[in-house]
Amino acid sequence: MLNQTTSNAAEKNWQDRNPGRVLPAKSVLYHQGDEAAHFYRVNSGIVMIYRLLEDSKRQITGFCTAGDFFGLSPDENYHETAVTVGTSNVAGFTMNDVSRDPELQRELFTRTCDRLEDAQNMMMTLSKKSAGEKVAAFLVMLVKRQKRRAGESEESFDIRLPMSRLDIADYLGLTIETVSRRLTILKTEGIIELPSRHTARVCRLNRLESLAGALA
Amino acid sequence: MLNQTTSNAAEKNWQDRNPGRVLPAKSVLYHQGDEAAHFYRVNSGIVMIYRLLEDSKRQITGFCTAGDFFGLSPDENYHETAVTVGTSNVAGFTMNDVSRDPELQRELFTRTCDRLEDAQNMMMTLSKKSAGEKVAAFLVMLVKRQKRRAGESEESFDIRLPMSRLDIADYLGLTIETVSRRLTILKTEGIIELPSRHTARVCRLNRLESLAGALA
DNA sequence: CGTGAGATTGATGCAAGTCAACGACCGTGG
DNA sequence: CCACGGTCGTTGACTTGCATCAATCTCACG
Repeated sequence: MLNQTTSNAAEKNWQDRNPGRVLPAKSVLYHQGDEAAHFYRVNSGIVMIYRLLEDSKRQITGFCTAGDFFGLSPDENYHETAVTVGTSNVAGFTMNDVSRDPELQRELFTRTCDRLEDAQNMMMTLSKKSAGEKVAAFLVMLVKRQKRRAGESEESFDIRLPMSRLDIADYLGLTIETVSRRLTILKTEGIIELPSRHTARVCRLNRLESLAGALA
Repeated sequence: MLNQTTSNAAEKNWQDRNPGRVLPAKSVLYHQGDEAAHFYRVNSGIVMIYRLLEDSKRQITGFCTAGDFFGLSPDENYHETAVTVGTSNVAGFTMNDVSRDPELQRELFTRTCDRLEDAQNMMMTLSKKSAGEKVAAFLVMLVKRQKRRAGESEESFDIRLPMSRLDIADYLGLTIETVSRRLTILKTEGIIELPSRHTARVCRLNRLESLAGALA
């Protein structure tokens, strides 16, 4: 329905027109409540988007990776906070840039639709999946994302977990304890290994996928 | 950031250009998996959007009311099902219509951003709120939506609940029993009355709002 | 090497799900 | 018009998965 331009030429193109700037880990792009002046695109790295409730409960609404846009606001202020997880390259835009650039406009719209799609899938995950399914699905997502860049086709994958356990918990709607427990269960069953705090090795991807639960 | 055209003139305009067609309750606009040929706008009534998992768990991702767009797909097929809840007027569009009509294009984009916003708020609700908070928040949402049309300023409001208890449950990520129990608790505490299955009278709106839990 | 934040592991409690029975309403047909 | 059947909703008893509370562990950094 929305024919995306996925050619390499187009991808190069958007980066060239706005090379962005490099930010160290944990840089805040904007805070919830700030005046919404720009929106952004991730050129490389990961940016974490979250919302805080008054009682300081936090929901991470997404981890944005290369190509994802974030920071659009329906009104004058941001409704969320954006922070880099690792070192990242991020380009800023204004709505003026968009009106000048039909290509950017198309890209922005399709990406926004994709994010809506993701958000709605996440609604399913958050409300219908068990803790075990959530953690498995999270790991599968990371494999899928990181496979793109590496492009290998083995049966086991080393994936990076640049975010803390608390971040994972706040993304999946769980507690750190539950995330930890589910990870050790997966380790015990030989489905993954945990060489270090921020690395996981998926040994049985298909087992993991089946544990991730039913799909749409 | 996205300056919406909320003038009455503009609203009249979009309806005139595509008057849509009237559908009875429970009409299916499209099924999950169907080829995605059109997208739609609600002119009047309510359209319910949901996703089904293979194991038949269902998540209602939204109740669309006048002005809302739905049925955009990131690829060739719909990822969700759309059904009218009550009698509704719905207009169909294609991406060609969009490229021909800059006004529609703008409207579609801002509405899509709004829906993304809603979806992300819903993620918070689904994962961080208790059953009581969810039900209260749901009722408050209905009051807000239905107040727009009526425009009165009393302290108690009759609201219609055109959807079934199961629909409410699948929207909030609860069971019918829990929804029912929370409603009777609210009734017992004199915050609402339930004159009929599909009507609720909110007596203490501010009490209800405080029960709906913390906001962003 | 310490030291402290982050991660794991264990013991216990509770909110919501599940299972089951009953009640109320609505449309249909006698 | 009312009696009936079936769907939808309510209420109650019980179960359970995850949160909570509380140690302990570990490893990244000075």
